[in-house]
Amino acid sequence: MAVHKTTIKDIANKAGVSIALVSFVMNNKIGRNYRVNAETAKKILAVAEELNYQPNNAARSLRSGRSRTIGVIVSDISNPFFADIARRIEDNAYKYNYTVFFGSSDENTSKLENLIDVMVNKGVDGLVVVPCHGSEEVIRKLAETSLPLVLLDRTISDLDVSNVLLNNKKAALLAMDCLIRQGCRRIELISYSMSLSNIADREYGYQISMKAHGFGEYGHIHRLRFKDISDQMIRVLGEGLSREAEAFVFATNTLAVEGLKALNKMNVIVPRDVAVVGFDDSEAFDLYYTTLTHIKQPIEQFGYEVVELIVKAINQKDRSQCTTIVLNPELVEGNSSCRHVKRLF
Amino acid sequence: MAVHKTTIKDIANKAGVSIALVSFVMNNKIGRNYRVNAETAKKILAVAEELNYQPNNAARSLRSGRSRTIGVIVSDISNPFFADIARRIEDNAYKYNYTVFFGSSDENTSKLENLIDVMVNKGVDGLVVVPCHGSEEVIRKLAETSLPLVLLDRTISDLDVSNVLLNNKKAALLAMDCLIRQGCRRIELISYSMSLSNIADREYGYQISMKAHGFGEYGHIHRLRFKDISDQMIRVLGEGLSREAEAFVFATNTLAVEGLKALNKMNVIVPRDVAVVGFDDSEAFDLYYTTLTHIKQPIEQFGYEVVELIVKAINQKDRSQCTTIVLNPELVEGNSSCRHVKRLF
DNA sequence: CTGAAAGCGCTTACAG
DNA sequence: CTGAAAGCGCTTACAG
Repeated sequence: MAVHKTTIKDIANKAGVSIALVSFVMNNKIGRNYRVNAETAKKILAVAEELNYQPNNAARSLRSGRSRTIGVIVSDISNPFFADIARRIEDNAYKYNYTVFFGSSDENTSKLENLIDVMVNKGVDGLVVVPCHGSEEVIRKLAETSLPLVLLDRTISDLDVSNVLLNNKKAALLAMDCLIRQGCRRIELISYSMSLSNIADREYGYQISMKAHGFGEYGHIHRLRFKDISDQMIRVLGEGLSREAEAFVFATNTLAVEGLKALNKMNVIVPRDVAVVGFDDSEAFDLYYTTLTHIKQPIEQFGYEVVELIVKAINQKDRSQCTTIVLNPELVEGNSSCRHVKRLF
Repeated sequence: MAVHKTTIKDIANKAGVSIALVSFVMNNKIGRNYRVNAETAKKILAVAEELNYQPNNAARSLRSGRSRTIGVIVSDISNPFFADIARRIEDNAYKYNYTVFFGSSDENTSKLENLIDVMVNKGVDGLVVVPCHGSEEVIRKLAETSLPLVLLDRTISDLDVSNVLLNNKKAALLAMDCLIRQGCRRIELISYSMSLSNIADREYGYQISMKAHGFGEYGHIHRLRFKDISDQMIRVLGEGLSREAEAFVFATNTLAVEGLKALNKMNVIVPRDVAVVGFDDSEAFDLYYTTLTHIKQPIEQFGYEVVELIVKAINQKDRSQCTTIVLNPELVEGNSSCRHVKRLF
């Protein structure tokens, strides 16, 4: 809340040294390898403190060519899964003294492309992107530039780039094991028609599991279009139920919310009439009449690892070194997957 | 996705003019009042386009002393009310070519103070703040600086500053009228113990209404502490019910979510056993067994007006001109306020 | 161990 | 209508 902004010049004058020295000290280049007399450094720091010095980011970034900002483009920042990751990213970035810009592609490739341009324009030092359906080419082009890049939640096949992903196949297997333990065989998967690596891996896990248990003939994957989900949902769930489905697995939290809404409308009681397992949590489930069995992703770790990778990428000259981190899912058992229990209230 | 960043120098060289002219043209200072030959301007724009020129924000901001960024500090960016406003702010700010930094105070004054410092540090041109409990002094000090400031959602009494607020008294009256129309007299308000202007105005509206209708003796305001709401909620709702309360009004969406959760736990059916009206919407209500009657705030307008005010404040020299905008609430009637109806399913 | 100086890309008063 | 030049605050290679 200062009036006149203190500059290194002010500090240099007051401390009786050159601005170069102030700059050195302010950048912590004091340790063994550096020069600067310990006494001088102490004095400079004292003056800086006294004048409440705050470095001018614009000047710093103009001179160094680094902005100490990173861009993060998710598919929808209002989705609790991404909102939670966003807060974690921000926290971890803050530790490294980075500022984060967020954007939402809304699963739209041209929006994604535009956001990338906006971010590059702002001069971000690195970019974290959740690729959307149809964005392969855009991401490939981006990966060819020298801008550090980390993909989050979903990946692009055959592309040499850093990733932080969930073990989605394992996640699907966990969901399936839980239902199969309860005696379900007629298990159907509600998924998206979009081509996304995480969705594909969840579908793969589902199929593997159905086949391994000899339920292949009961298998059904419903692939919904991203827009206007509710009508499609009522239709596909109706189809499933008429086929005597015993359980539905929803591949994302949005699908689960829409699915439970549809079941409500259809007067289908969970888990009495059908068992349900979802992916991720959402505040929306808090008021549902039964607790939702779901796959829990390690949100904090997603946020943490992404920042570690992008900071590493920014600081290394060699852009060809890519790291892929695969995180472990967890099953949270609620009542929605327990067959033959009563309603909670 | 460029390799070499184009600068005005590149453009000047290629177009055969000075960098000053390029700068002028790039800043749209072409109209009547300005100089620059129309032909020259056209040529410069063409070259800029061809070289895919993107201005260097750091240089621009260093030179102009303006960062074209604004800071927005809400109480909790993960609360859907603020998250929605945030997206609107971002959209409107983008039109003015402003970038927005967000932060959450978590209703904590020292966090708020720290965030203000961080934002000032980043060199924001203006600040939008949702004041939290106990932040009067901090906000007052901030208002004394020359930094443009707009308060959002809540205000500070006797402080000359711009505001965008809801007509909270009217909102409370709307909620009350709806319940009273249904024949409710024993209406209780669930509120916070924090001192916040919006909450205070809602309480005021509630009290006015109870007295005006002669229900003063049935009036009860429950003021909960911000932390560990659920236990308090079960206790106060229990008290209300033992007093034969006919309706509960929840002063915020968080209180409504917690309140409905508590009623579920207590096996109290809405609206059969008690009517309910809430403030704001939330995805959490989507899966509730009945639709929630609630006060709807004009979210889009909040986001819009806030940006208009802060941009106006940034562009005017005279910091003493303050504007307060009071927005109108709307009642959305669901089934939760209808006494004697059956459950939806 | 320390200082003088160049220069990052831009804006803008000034001179013509 | 146009250009030369100063300067925003900082970093860093260079000279001492």
